[in-house]
Amino acid sequence: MEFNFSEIEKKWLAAWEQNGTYQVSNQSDRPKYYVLDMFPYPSGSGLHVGHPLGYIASDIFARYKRLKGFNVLHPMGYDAFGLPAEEHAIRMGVHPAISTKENTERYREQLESIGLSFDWSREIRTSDPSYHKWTQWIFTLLFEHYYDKKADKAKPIKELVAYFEQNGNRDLDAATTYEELFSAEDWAAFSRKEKDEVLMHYRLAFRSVGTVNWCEALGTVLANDQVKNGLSERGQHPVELRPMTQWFLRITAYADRLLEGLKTIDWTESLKSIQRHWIGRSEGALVKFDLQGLEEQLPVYTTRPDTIFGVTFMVLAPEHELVDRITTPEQKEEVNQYVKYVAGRSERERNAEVKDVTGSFTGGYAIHPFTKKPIPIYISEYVLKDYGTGAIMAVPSDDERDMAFAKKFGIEIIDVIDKSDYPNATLSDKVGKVINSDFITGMEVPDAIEEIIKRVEAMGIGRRGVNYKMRDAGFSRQRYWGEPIPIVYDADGVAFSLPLSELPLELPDVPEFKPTADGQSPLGRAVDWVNLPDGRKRETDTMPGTAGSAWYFMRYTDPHNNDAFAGKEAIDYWQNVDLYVGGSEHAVAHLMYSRFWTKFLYDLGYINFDEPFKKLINQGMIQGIIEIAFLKKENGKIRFISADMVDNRKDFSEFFVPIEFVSDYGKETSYLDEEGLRKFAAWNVDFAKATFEMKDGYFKDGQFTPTKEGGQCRFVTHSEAGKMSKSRYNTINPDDIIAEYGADCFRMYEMFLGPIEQSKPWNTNGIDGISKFLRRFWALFYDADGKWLVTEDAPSPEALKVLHQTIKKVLFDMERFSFNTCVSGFMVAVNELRKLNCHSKEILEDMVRLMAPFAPFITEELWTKLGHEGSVHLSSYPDFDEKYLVKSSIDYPISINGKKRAVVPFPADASKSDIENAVRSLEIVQKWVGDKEIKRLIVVPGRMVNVVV
RNA sequence: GCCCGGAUGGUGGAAUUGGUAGACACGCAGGACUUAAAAUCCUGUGACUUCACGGUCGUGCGGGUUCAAGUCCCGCUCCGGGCACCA
Repeated sequence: MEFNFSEIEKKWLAAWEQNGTYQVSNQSDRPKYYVLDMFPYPSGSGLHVGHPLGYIASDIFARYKRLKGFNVLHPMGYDAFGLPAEEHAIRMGVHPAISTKENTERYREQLESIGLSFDWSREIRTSDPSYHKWTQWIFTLLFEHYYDKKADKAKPIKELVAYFEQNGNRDLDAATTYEELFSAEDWAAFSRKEKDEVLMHYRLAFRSVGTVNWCEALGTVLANDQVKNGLSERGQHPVELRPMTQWFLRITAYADRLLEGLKTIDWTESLKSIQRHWIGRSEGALVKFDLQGLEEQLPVYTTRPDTIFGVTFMVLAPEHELVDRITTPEQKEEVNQYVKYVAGRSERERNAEVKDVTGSFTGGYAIHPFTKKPIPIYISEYVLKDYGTGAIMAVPSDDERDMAFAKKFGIEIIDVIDKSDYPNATLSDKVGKVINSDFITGMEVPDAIEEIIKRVEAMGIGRRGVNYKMRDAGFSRQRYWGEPIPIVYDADGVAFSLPLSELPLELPDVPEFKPTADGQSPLGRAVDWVNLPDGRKRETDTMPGTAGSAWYFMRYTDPHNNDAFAGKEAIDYWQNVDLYVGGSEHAVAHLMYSRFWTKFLYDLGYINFDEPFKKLINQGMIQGIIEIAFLKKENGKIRFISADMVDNRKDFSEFFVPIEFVSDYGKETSYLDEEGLRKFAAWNVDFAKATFEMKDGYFKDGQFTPTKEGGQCRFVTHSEAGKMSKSRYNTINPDDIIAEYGADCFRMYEMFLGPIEQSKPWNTNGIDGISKFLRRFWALFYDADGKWLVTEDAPSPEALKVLHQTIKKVLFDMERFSFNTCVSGFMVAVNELRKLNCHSKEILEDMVRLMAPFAPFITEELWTKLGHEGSVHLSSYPDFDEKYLVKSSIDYPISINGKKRAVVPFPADASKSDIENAVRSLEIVQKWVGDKEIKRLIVVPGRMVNVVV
């Protein structure tokens, strides 16, 4: 009987669904194991072959754990809110809910066809009101809590208000941006609006002014990566930075815990280091400088208080609120111009300018706290408003940027650190001996840092300070297709969160999905929805994509619960994710927010774990091959030139060729034949009249004309590895591969491509090998005429050895997520069993169970044929027995001076001295030793022998 | 510039963590079956050298440690990813 995969796959997909084979219960005696994939955004183009790589790996592991006796939660869902659906809506007028639904259904079909063992009864969509109800609920909790640094956890705002009523904000240690002190009486005297403003500085979800990339022409706010050189990527319109009141999440309150938590989780070192850098914790001091002629002081943050005697100027961020007051009338003009110049530059540009420092003198002076000398104050774009205090004490001798600035503006440079004892130290290393620095001269840098901090604390002008690069997270989007922020404002503009009873707050229907003229989100168009009957108004911003994905893994534990984000029992049972698989492009955004929300919900006692993902594997990207055709436009005519005739590609324009037209796709020699050229020319109207020049002739108007006798029509295309995407016309659809080779083959092939974390270009060069392997495996059970070959005979010792070796290898490889080597292990086993002519049921049954996680369809079919009632996927995983692995003799490689010269078998129990003596008398050894003498003879039992001459 | 990864046959990749480099697969070559082809099966396949037995070289480059290095150490080159006036 032939191995007919399409029939088998269809049959078992239906059976698994009907039997609920992969449904998992929240009640079990088995230990739990939670395997999760980063859920996809369901785009209109469906899955390509790159997506399933991680899904297949995690599915194999989930199936493996299930067979190993765990109760495995392995769900899937969709990150269904997002920009592409909204842009599609703006262009095509289709409601995002409709296109999203269509796309998710297509994804579901594709995912099922791969044979992934998801419990589809737990499927979620972040855009479903039943789901986003709880996203909104968590937002209201963030709004109703502040961060108590003493208790090191989130606490209710109510408690904060009670504290204010008693004590004002004296002796309060909370995460806040509020600077002033107030008493209980002050608090009582504050208006409702003033109280609201004060509390906003404490809430974990709060409103504040942030700058956004505003594009007037598009009438919308753009993300950083949609802006290039100050112009919108789409349409090339000018983009300006505009201050806008926005919602933020106070993630910085959790900075330390997010940093510390990294120590407890099993992620790749690179991922952890990305997060560490993102958090960017630094230790230093806050020092306040007096200002000449002003009451106020200027606070600066520095990691190098020891260099304070080297300060020769100060620099403020151009947006710093003190700039206006410091600037003298004479400098006003220049400063205003500079501020204006900086405002016109995007954050990217400001950061990209490294060589050429710019700035402007304000005319104002600060007073050095120790020397009492006046220090000129400048503004410059290299100081960022949002980092530290937005102002620095500049030490040109010990900081490259300060140095460049001082040189440009002719400012004095005082050497304060002598690094001659540390020849390898760089400028930024905190080592050296302090010089030219009054009372700290002669100290080592670390001691000097301590001494200055002690002094400024004693003088009451400073304190030790910790600073983070990480900023509070902008949480507002002026978009339609996201969770509405569940906030209403009363007539005074005081914000209130909606109670749970009023959630979910669903998206209103809007006449148009574009933003309003004044920059409000499209929700602003739903006038009746925004304006409540009692005069209150709704917030019109929506949440970003990271909101729904920050907690989705919890929802899978109890996806249909309408009374809680997840039932207490369910979430306590499943807890956090044991294995999380996804791309490293989510290193900061998604993974950081998820960790933050988890810690917050932990603080509130809703969950009993404070990290979402215990182990995380980054799957590599599967790249596509981009096929490029070179062309020239002359007098409005298009000439395509075959790539093998192109010397310098810079002389030509380039065009992506849809890969389905290309022969020998992915190879250097890839080309368009006559048929391909016809299709390509017909595909784009501009090309219908084009000429295609190649070595043997030319192609025009659907006709090939050879210029050489017997010339072949081969228009060579240039092949290049790159991202797989719709716009490059190079996506490869898993459906086609599955139709041709079957899902088992597709699964195994993706694994066989190499280690899971590695990126690699997609090609089907080796897929035949897997296909052959599966047919050979099948052939152990059925011969070509469909005769059942499996016997009840006792297996031979050789066959047992092959089986148990394979089990051992596969178990070992599974535990280290080395799926590619598992596949070669199976191949070796099948090759061996074939040679041994083994058809023993005992052996084959174990092989079926062993391979079940990789090839779920063929194994299920054979399992039934072997006479089993239940599913192989609910059976158990085989284990190996060392007794079958004992070798009677071991082949020892014999090396002479480290070079292998022979392989000699010795009994497995041969003693070291037995082997030594035997080796000495070996002919080959004699030959190599010759008339020299053996200096040393090393025998590593069970491994090898090395003779040193 | 800084911080992480990586580099092994024609190709994808293996190597039990210092112990037979190149498993497995693709590709290629030769052969069997066939009227022929496909499919299938068998054999060979790192390079150089040799009629052959064999020998020499060989894991990006240059050093080192060791009886023994793809694996450890030092110094580079190239490729991929992340961060980048962060005070």
